[in-house]
Amino acid sequence: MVEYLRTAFHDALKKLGIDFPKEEIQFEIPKQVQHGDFATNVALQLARLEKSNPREIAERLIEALELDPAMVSTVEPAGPGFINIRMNPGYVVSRVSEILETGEAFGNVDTGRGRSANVEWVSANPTGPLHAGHGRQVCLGAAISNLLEWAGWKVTREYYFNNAGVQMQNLGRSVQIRYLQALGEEVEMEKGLYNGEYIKDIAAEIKEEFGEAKRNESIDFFRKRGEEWCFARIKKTLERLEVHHDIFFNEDTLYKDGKIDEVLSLLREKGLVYDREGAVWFRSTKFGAEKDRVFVKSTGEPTYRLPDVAYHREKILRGYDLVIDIFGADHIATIPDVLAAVRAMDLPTDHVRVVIHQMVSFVEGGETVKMSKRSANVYSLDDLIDDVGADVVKYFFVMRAANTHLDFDLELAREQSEKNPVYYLQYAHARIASLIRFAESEGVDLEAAPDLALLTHEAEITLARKLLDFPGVVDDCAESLEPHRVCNFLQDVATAFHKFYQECRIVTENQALTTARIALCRATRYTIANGLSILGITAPESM
RNA sequence: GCGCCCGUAGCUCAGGUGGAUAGAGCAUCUGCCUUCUAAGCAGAGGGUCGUAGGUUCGAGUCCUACCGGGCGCGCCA
Repeated sequence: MVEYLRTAFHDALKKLGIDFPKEEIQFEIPKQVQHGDFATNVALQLARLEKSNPREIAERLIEALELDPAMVSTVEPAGPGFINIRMNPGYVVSRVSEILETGEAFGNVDTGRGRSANVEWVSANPTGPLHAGHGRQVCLGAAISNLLEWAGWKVTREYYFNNAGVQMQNLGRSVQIRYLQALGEEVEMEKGLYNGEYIKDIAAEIKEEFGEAKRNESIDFFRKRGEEWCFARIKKTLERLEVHHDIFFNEDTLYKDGKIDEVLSLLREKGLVYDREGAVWFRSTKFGAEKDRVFVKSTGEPTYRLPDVAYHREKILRGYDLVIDIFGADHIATIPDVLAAVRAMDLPTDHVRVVIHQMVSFVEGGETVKMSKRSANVYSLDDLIDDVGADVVKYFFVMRAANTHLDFDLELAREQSEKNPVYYLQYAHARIASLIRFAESEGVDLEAAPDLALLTHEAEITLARKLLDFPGVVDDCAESLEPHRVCNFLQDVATAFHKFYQECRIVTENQALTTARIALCRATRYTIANGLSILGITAPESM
């Protein structure tokens, strides 16, 4: 649609002897309905370049335009020099047939052109269950992956499994202590170790299985058991949210395959690492950082940054066209170092995009419940799912822009009523499903070809117009990696539908009109269901 | 102290690459169910878009400085 207008405007400009890049002709959907379906500010932009009156340019431009009157009804200058374009309502409504034809694929766009994308997210340490705050990352990444797929990318979903390093040793030691305590030994839990109740569960399982046989077992055994337990638990939680990864990349393979050493020697060749005080340092200051960073501790163990570099190198070497990292704001500081190191190894990073999301606060009764990772009793993601349900979890975590702090209102989320925005969408879907069932029971032939031209009511046209925006919304959201805009769009669709339902009786004696309105309902249903599927939310047949 | 993010209605937040009279949900108040799902619809009140400058035809949006909040600034991840 916009493309059609853009071409027409470009041709008109050429006729006036004005050379203006086609791609820079902007069309927006005006906030005010009186301003039409589309508006462009080319005349205002040109006023600057041509040094003349924008209003006058607009008028000359309109004169030169050649548009199909079946599609466009009016084009008029407005305000300081906008050009408002109104589509022919009959044309808008006729395009509903495209939605019915594409059905479950409506909303797909092909900007990705089958190129490959890798999305890495969650990547929580396997040192415990996912806590409620992880939910944002989990749901955001899933929605972004889905969006990219809808936009024509071939997506690989990946989880970087941090199963090496000090924290894993701590986990092992924690389990060991709990196990020994369970055997009646006088051992104190040490500072800085994992205190959660789940550690006792792991220890209890070991005791159950081996009795006292592991009394003198090394930490390594307990570490392994702990890792397996945590991994299984994390996967189970992800499963409950229907979040799937194609690749679980184990950090320890970077060691086994010598990738860590490879990176070190590559950097050493370039003189980008040096030894000091028994540690190996990376010259991050060469890349604008305020201080150099330790890559290998004096104990000989790498810090987390080095495997991060090696891991990113691996991902980039795999040759994806787009590499996306999703991180919490608390990890923001490491990104420039990692990318700088990767670039230093002569690898491109232009196609790496990092989505940073801010932290989450859970609010209950006006009080903020702060989550802390290593305290004894954490509110886990499983608890949250039990508490409010998977659909609500997914919606609430994605409905706000990632870049802003999120207040997760537990009371509102728990509310199974009209107050909860999730139900507003689901209710619209269920209402349509019910309507279609009713129409069938009244003997309406759903297969009959609708005469969409019968849809002339303002509420019908507004709804149709809104539905047709969907592919553009998918495209924009995928480009900006901002799934919350899908939520906003779906709210608008539901509002337009409820309004239509309120104003227009759908199943009536008038068969032709009934068929046309049912067609519009079906188009709405596809749009809502498809949008919800991007968010991973179920579209109920009844409520 | 330095870096990144945020500051929009009582509360939580939307506001494509600057555009026309700043929006939604919740909360408060008022109407609408003998008729396809009232988990809905219609309407009312509520704002100096943190503050002060700047850029320009035009700023919630861009720049600068302050103020307020969050997160980082480990040989933790």
